[in-house]
Amino acid sequence: MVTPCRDCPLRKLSLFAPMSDREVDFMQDFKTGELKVDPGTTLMLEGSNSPQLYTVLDGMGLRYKTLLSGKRQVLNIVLPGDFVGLQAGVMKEMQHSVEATTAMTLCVFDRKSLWALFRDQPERAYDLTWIAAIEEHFLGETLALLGHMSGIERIARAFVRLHDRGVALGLVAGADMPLPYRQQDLADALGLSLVHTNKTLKHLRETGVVSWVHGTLRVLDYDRLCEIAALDEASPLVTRPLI
Amino acid sequence: MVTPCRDCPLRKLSLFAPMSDREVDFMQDFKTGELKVDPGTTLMLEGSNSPQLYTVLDGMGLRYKTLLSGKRQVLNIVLPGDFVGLQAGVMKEMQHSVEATTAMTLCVFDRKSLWALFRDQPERAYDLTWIAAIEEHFLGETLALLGHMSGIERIARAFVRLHDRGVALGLVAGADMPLPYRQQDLADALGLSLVHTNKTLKHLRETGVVSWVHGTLRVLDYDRLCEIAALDEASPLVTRPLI
DNA sequence: CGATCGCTTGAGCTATCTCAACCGGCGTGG
DNA sequence: CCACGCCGGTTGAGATAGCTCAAGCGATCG
Repeated sequence: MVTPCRDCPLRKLSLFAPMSDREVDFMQDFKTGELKVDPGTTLMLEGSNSPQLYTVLDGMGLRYKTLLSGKRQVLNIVLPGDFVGLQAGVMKEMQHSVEATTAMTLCVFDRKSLWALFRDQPERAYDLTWIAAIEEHFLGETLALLGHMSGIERIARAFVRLHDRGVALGLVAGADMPLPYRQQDLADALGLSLVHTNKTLKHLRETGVVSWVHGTLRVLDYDRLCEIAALDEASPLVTRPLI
Repeated sequence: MVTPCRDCPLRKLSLFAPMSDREVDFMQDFKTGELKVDPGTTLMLEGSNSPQLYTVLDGMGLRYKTLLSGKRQVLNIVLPGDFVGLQAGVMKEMQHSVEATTAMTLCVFDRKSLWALFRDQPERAYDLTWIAAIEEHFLGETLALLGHMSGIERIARAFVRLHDRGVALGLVAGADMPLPYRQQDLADALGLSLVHTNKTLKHLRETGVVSWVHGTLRVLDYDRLCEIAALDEASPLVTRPLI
């Protein structure tokens, strides 16, 4: 007896297309259960063919690629509301790995039902495509970040974006939000060395812009941070359907 | 009287789901015409809301973002078979621009029909999502490239990938394939300065690995190129449906 | 108590950047 | 038909952001 989850993005996304009873029935079939995992668990492995897709209900994770050299490129941070495994659902295998950083609660879907979803639930299928387009947009932003910005700009922008997402998700209390990653994770996401990341963080901390210690991000001067990140107010974060 | 185009990826993609008569009828409605544009034409403008979506039948283009600093991040090269404007179709506006480098022939679709496609043609909708997932995969690869590879590795890998795509598209004659871009375009794609790109190209040319002059890419030593690109044979390019 | 992990800091090195000049080809206008 | 200007490519030289190596420190854990 599986209940459809209230917070699944497939349900939340279509602001202008609420679920009918029939849809709720369908989503009940589509959903196969809920999953709780411990920190460090690998949810998806690059090259594997996961039979399941997930929606993050709670917790934080990391999406990354492992290079032949053994280095790691973090693609992005996985927060509640994110969809995990679209590639596995649509392609033959995953092209990146996903790992739980904290304990996570996931809504589990059966990959095999995906085609049925396209057939019977065009609105949800549309949502999925929308998710993929957003994902593409974010990767494009990150690409521009790595391609053209200095170390301090990359870090500042990463913090602005994370803070914005945190606000949208209600994770921010005062100026603080939990960000339980290692400096190495940030370095791998931004294409910087650990040492340089560390020194840049120190600089930002000592100039009173942001501090990130003990897994807590504290934004002390948001405007200044945006300035360093070369962001003006005209570039808001996309967090909800734009359609 | 518009004829559905034989080479549209929406048709080609579903290798295992050929079109029925009814589907052909539908695609005929969906398609609104063909478009020929001159080199330099901007097909999509960042921030705009294009009423049309395209499929590339012929010619080459460039997908890029413009940063606040005025710099440009090339996201990827647009080749025949690519779909252009999914973001505009699904989101409120484009997050990047698309420009024709050579003359291009495009298959034009009406954005407003997109929802009807999801409703009536789940197989094509599935194809669209597949396209988006592939796109995401490529951006992830590029991210890893910019994040963790040296200048010469980036250039070598870009050439390998382009060559592979060229082979898949039948653009390669002997060792040559047309690549009518400027060094500045490559530099903007790889996050390198023009000067450094130029010097690295010279080095690759003089060591007899690849030459790229007069808009022609000539791969002289593919194995060596792959080696420099830190690619082994186990990382083939994804050019067709993996499902 | 020793080992491991994440963070910190110093020092030297270099890949890459910026600035700047020059060159050849091509299109345009006189 | 010539001259000029522009564009893309090429090359040199000096500056530096960021890298690597290496060592040390505190906390946590078995």
